[in-house]
Amino acid sequence: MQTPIPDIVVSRLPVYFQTLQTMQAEGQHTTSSKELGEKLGISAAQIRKDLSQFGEFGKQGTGYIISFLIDQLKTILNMDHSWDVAVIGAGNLGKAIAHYHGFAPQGFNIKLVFDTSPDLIGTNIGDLNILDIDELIPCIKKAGVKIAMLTVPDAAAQAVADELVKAGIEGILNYTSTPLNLPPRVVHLRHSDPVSQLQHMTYYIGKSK
Amino acid sequence: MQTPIPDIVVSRLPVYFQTLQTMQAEGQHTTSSKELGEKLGISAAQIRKDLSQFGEFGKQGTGYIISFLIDQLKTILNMDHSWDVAVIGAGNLGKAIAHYHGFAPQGFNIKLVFDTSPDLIGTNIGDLNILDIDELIPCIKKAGVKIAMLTVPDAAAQAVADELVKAGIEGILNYTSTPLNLPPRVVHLRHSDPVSQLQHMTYYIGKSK
DNA sequence: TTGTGTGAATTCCTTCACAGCG
DNA sequence: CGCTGTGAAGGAATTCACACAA
Repeated sequence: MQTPIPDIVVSRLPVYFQTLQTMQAEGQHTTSSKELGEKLGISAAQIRKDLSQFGEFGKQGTGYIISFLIDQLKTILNMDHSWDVAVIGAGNLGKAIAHYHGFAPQGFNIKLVFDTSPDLIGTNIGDLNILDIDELIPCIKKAGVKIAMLTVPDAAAQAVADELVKAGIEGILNYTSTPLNLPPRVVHLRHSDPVSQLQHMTYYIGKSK
Repeated sequence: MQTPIPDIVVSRLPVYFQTLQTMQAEGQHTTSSKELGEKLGISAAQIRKDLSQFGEFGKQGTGYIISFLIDQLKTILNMDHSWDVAVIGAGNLGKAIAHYHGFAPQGFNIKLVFDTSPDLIGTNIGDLNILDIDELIPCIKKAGVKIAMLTVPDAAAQAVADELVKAGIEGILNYTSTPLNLPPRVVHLRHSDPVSQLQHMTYYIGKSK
């Protein structure tokens, strides 16, 4: 860890990790950089380079033992324990996230849900009680939650994000279309606005017409 | 368009586009690469380089006229007309997307929603009728929809994606964690799995502890 | 043999720095 | 002046190609 690992390498690890888990679930025991690469549309050399940043996980002539590589990636990604997550905004998207059953098996537990609307506060989503966003800071501090998913209306995004920082949140997955301005050493941000992603595609789709 | 524009440049355009729209909504008329860059945490030179790939949109000494630049980006991103979108999978996430009111104002109209479940087929989400996924190909062909958002369970993702290709879909926004294997010249793919994005963050959050 | 890990080569991306225009 | 657009420089990321281990 002398030279920090490039972020672009880190961004590929979850993809490797999930693909390996699928392979394992299908009963496979070993794989190679070539096979993984073909599945993912990535060159074999790149996969080897990426993994070699963290250690020597493969065996020459054989490839990688899937269960071992999964364990290594689990440690690298800090997924060897589960994480509590707060959902901020119980609109359509926030509700969907809170209901979604795909997080828990992957080690992410939705622990807190917040909203501003008096109609929603106090009501339940599954077994989660929707909390008043005014209580955001004490609730998050008390629960020790480090990760938030932000699904509030655009206009509120920056203000709520500032609150999250004060509450000690360390990672924000931003589903709004507002680019957040936050202290970069304190919070890790990821922007995941669906409209941007659709527009990225329409650029290419229009071209091919 | 002699040399194709790098994808990494294209990926930044929607962010510029949306930020400019926000500035415009706030009554601002001009901006500079410096100001935009500071808002987005991107260097001014990069913004100028990116935009210069498509033409000369600025005025020396003045900067950019926001309304003009928005129009240019609208054309570049093919957002000068609206797009119809199909949502495949009416589970929690699919329902949320279908209900979400942020797409239409940005030119994306949810036109079709599909699911497999007999309990859902025929019921309504807002004014949209949930269709049988067995009817996917004819319905999409008939409606001429080019973009799909994929929110089916992981296990079904590849098979449904293959159907989408047969139906003539040209862009898939993939919310499953399955990396899709599709003919690259035919379909434009974007992977947006929330679990991967959370794992990308946990890498860094763990480190700083 | 097969397939890893890795220096070297290459390609790609970003930043620099400045000419030139309004 | 102030700020764009852009060659040139510098830095990163990817691919190549091969030594070497199982």
